[in-house]
Amino acid sequence: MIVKDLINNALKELGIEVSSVEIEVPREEGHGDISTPVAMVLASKLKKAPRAIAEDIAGAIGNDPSFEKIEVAGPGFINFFLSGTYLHNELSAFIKDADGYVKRDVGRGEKVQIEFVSANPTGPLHLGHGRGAVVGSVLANMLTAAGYNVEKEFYVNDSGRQVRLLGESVYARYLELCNKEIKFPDDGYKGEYVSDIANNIFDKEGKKYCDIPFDECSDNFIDHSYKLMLEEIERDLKEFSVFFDSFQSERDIFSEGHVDGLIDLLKKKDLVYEDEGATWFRSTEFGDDKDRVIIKSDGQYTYFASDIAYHYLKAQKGFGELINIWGADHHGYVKRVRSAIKAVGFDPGHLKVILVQMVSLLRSGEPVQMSKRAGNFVTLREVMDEIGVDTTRFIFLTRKPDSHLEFDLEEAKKQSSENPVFYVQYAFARINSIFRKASDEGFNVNSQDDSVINRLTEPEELRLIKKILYYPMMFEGAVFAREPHRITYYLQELAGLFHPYYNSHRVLTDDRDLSLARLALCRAVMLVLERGLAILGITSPERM
RNA sequence: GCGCCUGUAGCUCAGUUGGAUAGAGCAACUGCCUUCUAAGCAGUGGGCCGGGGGUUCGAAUCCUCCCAGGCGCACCA
Repeated sequence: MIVKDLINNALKELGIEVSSVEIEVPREEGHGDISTPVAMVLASKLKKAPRAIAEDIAGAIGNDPSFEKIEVAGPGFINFFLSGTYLHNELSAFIKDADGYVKRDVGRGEKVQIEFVSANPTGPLHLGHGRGAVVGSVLANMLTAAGYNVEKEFYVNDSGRQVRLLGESVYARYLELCNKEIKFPDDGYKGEYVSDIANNIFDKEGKKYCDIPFDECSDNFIDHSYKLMLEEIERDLKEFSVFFDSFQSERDIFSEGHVDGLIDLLKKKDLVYEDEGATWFRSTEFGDDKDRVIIKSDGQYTYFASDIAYHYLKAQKGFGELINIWGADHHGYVKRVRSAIKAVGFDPGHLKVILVQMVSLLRSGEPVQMSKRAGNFVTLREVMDEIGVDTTRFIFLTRKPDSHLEFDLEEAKKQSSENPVFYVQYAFARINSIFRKASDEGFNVNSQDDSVINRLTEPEELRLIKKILYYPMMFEGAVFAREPHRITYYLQELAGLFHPYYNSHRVLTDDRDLSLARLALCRAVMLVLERGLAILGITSPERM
């Protein structure tokens, strides 16, 4: 950044050494466009008044055509005010090559894997899954745009007790169709979808299994059931604009020998012991609170066993970073997995776990109870159908993952005409509307001619230009922090500058050059909105 | 009891990784459509940033101790 270089040069000239110069964008417009508190940081070291130091630095910087003025203010801030010439030049550069201007190749092709959703294929997705799905998909979009090589993976728990329980539940419903008296499994899945699957099997295969005990046809029921669920999950996710590169099967982790391989490795490292018939992993040696069972006394592997085998497999694939997006109710798991990664010789720093906090679902202020087992829960599908994909995604993206989220179905619907997502989309639609009119009046809307840009002199226009030019910096910060919600807020702020501008100044006027300049500005706003919304996985409607 | 997350306007939430006088949306109130889309704009009111102590030029932000809420602490997933 230019400002940093200017300050560093000035400091060098003055013979002052400093480790790093901080730069910020002040909240207050009167405090300039860019500001640095460096003089205050230096004050105690130099035993000199901060304002005096600031004056020296400002003096050493001297005049630069990029700035209208550079002033010392407050307790010792140095504030930089960008010049109109600078803003016009930058806007021209942006319009000529928006993608190039926005491009920040911070990833440099580094391989990153994001594992998210990974819902058990034992029932439809609920709203909590939806939140993780949105955070994961947007994070993937962001990192891809920032030059990372991203793989999106869904881990399928197609092995073990839960899918078996689903199979048993379906089997029980199937026997009902055979008109048999049955005892429904104690912890069985009670949702209506279980009966749907049973119906599906009955339609296809008839009474074939009516007299066959579960143990003799369990594979059939289990496989059929979870595969149908997985299909439904994938279908819902696609409609929710969430796409995966790979679905890693837990069964394959077993059948390809990764679990046994991992346990052998741990044994070789003497990190495994037997106690009371079970096999334990010494996770406490790597920071866990207690040792963990990997093979139960009945010979069954725990989920933890396949989970750490899965993470070991991921670690071997050469990703620079492994991102896991988990529901906050799994936070107790983080230490465990991290200790396992450390145990097999990988840097646990490469594993980043983003915990997405709980979603409390409300309807008109009343809590909606959700229990998958009992079968009464609001599915992501229902919410998508009732509220809409764009709105649902946007609501998830207006909170940081750390925040608990209250999702009120009636509120989300009621606000549907004044929802924040529409505020942003409306700005896009309005600009397109202007363009339609402009085309009718003979303007070349996609003109690359920047000779009239300097006609943009209104305060609202300069504010908009600054906001547009700030996009790359904002985006880089969001990528660095891995925080999708920053983009959401930025877009709202950008729209929040555009609407007042639209209201106080006409784009298409009798002054042809001025109109062209304003059209160029509108186009720049549109290009930013389009890119931002695309990253959020939200549509950019040309009409509303 | 231990661990993680949260506590900011009446409600839902931001707050650029420690900066200047703490923001937005919703709700309330007052205005603005003969003009490129009023899903918009202009304006008003609203705060012990949960509380105490500490760190320093400077704290909503960092440390510590309390208080409150949520979620976890299995040979469950």
